[in-house]
Amino acid sequence: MTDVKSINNPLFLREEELRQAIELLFFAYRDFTAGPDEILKDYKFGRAHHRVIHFVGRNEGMTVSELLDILRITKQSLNRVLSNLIQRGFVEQRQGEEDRRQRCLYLTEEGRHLEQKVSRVQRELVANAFREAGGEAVAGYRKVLTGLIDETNRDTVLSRILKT
Amino acid sequence: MTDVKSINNPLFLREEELRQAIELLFFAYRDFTAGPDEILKDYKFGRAHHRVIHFVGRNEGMTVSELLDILRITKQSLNRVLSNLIQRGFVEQRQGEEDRRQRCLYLTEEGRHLEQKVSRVQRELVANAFREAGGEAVAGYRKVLTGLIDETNRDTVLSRILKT
DNA sequence: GATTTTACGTCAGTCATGTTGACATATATT
DNA sequence: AATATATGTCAACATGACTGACGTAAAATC
Repeated sequence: MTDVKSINNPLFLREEELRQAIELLFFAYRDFTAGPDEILKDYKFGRAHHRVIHFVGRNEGMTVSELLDILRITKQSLNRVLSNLIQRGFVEQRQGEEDRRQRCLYLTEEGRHLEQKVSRVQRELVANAFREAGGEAVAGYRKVLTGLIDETNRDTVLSRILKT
Repeated sequence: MTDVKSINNPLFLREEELRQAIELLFFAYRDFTAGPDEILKDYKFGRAHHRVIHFVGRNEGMTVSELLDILRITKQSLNRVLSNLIQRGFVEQRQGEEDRRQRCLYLTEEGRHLEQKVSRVQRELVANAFREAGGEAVAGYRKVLTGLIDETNRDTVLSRILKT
């Protein structure tokens, strides 16, 4: 394939490399979400429910506005999903102790069970990819993905991810 | 934060690491798609249109069924988006030469222009992340994301990505 | 040459998830 | 007492997915 582009245009290979990296991310993300989607279908939940369960599970007691800030959707969009999860007993709200306007969010036992079940397939997928790729590659994965996060709130996002 | 989990449970750190890797992918993908979304809004196109323009741009002359196979959506879903793009002059169809049932897809000049414009912001984002992370990290990124692709058709997908 | 299969298009209805805009209620803050 | 904030809710709408049914032209097969 020694065509004119790769001979004459030094930027061509770079552009091609970037395009491949973009598609790789597209396909990886597609398959990365396929497992959870499959499981959640049995519960008649969608990806929006998954996100709520995931983030509430990782941040027990978080408020509605914190969740809105992470998901970057409107409160009306969230509310449909959230009230559904509450009604069906996967998430519960408690009034904030300091600020009683706040509704702090928790997974119920059933919610935690679903979170585990869904999270497991995803963790196994990632664990396999990590194992195959090796430790050095994992460090590179982290570096590059970190660099893809919007610079203006990268620190906020990272602290949210890393906070245990 | 030396709590009981990290002392007693050797799997805890690993699970935590995996959960962080999962969130990292979530946030990176969110910000990775934000740029294109912004531009396409001006054209009243959505992410579905973007995907069509992207893949047709990368595979000029591909058939409808090849596109369906990549996108993993129904032909009815595709058709709304595709016929919209054709009507508005961003994509064109030509009858297949060998098999005249096929409709081969091409970007028009206008389509190519939009593809370039949208692709550029995404390539710049990835290029910055690559530059900051360094070549070794990029190799790791590729390895891990490759491992995330569904094993059963990984080879097919990879050959599609790499075919220049 | 007739039949069947394939590639594609299309109509109709539904669902999930996002949006905007308006308004209500309880609690905190000033 | 007035205002701001956190949340909830109603209504209308857009996008992009889905299923199911049916049509048409061209290729493949019997």
